[in-house]
Amino acid sequence: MLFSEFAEYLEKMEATSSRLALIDILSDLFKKTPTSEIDKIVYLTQGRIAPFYAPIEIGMAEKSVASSIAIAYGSDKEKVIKLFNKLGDMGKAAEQLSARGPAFSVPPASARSRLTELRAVGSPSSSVTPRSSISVSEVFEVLTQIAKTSGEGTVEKRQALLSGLLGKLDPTSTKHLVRIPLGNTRLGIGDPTVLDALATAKLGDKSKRKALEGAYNRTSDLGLIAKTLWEKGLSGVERLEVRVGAPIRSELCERLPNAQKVIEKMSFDSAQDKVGVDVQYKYDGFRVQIHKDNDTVRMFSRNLEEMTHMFPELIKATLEQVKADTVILDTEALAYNPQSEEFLPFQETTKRRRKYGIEEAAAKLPLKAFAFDILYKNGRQLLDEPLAKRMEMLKDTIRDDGVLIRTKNQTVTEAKALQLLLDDAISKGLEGLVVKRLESPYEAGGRNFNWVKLKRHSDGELSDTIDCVILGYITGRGKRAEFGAGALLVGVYDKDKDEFVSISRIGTGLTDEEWREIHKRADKIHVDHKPIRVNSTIEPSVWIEPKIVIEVLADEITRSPLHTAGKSETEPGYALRFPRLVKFRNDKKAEEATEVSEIKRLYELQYKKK
DNA sequence: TATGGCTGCCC
DNA sequence: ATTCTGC
DNA sequence: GCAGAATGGGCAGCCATA
Repeated sequence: MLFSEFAEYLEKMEATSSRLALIDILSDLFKKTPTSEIDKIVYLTQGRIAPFYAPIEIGMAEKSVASSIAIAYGSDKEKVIKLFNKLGDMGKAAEQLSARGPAFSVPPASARSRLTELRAVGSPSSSVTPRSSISVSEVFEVLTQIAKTSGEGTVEKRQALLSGLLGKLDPTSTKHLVRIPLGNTRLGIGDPTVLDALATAKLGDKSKRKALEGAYNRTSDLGLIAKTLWEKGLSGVERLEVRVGAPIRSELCERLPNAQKVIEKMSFDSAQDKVGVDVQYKYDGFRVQIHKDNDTVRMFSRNLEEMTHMFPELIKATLEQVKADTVILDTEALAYNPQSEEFLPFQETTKRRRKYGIEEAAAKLPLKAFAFDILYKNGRQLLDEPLAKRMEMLKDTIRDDGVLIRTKNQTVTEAKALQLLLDDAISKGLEGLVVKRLESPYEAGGRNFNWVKLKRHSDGELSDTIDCVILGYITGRGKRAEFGAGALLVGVYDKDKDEFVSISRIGTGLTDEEWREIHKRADKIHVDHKPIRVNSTIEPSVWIEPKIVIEVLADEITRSPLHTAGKSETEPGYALRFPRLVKFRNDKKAEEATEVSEIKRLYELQYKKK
């Protein structure tokens, strides 16, 4: 298929918001797609060239794509970025420049030298390729080349490869091509829609989506599902099984604000009889899916990236403590202090996610891994077993005497008891609780009310909100482009220095209407340069006078290498983890915002056990 | 050799 | 991660 | 309620450049 034809389908989808209509368009595209290209088309519609878990990354984002566009159309990077900021979409920027740019016929020399290389890779014909006659497979091949490039000269080579492609495509195609390296197709299409469309294209309607979805959850590779469906039909897809050593999509949690809501929502079975729910502590580390195949152990992150080499102690613990030949465990790993036995904050744990210096890091930041589910044991997949059964099997599978620890769980029926457990978790300095339906299977890839997290700050009843002053705004992308603002730079008040210091950007918590309003209000007090009383190393798109106060909720205060709140020559600043706006404080003056001293106090307080 | 820009991926 | 919105 | 698209802080790694 020609890339330009592919782009026409994407163009139609971009203009469509109804999911049913999107499924129709996408399935029409799939119907036209031959077996040789179906997996590629599936990856490309998702702004990828490989499944999530493959260690293949295009390695180009905003800045280098902007450079490529500049090279292709004889502009410069700054101009492209400026246009991008105005339009909120790099694809649209490319489309505009390509439509009026001078450069289709004569790409700059730097790009031209690469074009011959591309042709050698992409197509056997050596004749001049007319504009827009490039196939999807050729584009895919070049993107793969870009991903494979490494070592000295990488940046230039990648930009040359991409600009080479851009120079050979029509404006609509460039718009959609450019969005692929950015991993953001903005089409309103996610995994579920692709599954519906695959089912519709090949099996007549979407009634068989569940079967495809199950196979996707077991294999985590949407391209593989499509290719198998095209080659071997539905029965081939159904034969795709869980493999030890290949990651399974993680089940995720929904959220509810308090214990009462959790009980109301979860403690009834399918016959509406009152039943207990399973409750576990929620640890603030990262998800590790552990696969043991006899002597071989592999590990994967929540997003299925390979993490095996990062945690030698988990490999050792798995081999020592797991009483089964083959097994897949779902765990949460976090660093702790062996002297005090206390768990360390996420900022410390995350230093274990590394490629080099593994042994040193392991010595400094030893891990514990809490196993909370078992998905496979001795040749049998357990996804369809109810949680209660899996928890029992987990008990029989792990020797609980080392780095690997079975997560303690208990059954609760009343909101009061659940609240007590939440208080208990908080007093231990943990993140909160995870509540699960005992009869639920492991719904890989699903985020639904079978698993619910109950966090410390969910209900906002704790007065951990902070009053911040808006220092400026950052222009938005996608639909936020039209609102004028997509994020806010906010700060707190440093009374000693009488200045406002940055503590976070805020990108959520406002309705569309509020974004429009705040943009209007901000523009009325915009200034050309950073105000004298503002101290920030982060530059927003537009500075404003520090006057508007907002109430901000966050889960945690962290030490920040970037923000200036509390920062000195020797000390890092403070920042907010998971910041969101809760309301406007039009009753407050800027100087009445939270003070840095108060931020410091809250920071110290949060690690003290209550 | 040190630093900083950029990117990808954790939460 | 959190939050909002169209369907 | 699902699905998707906006957006957050901050870490390590790669590459370019001073």
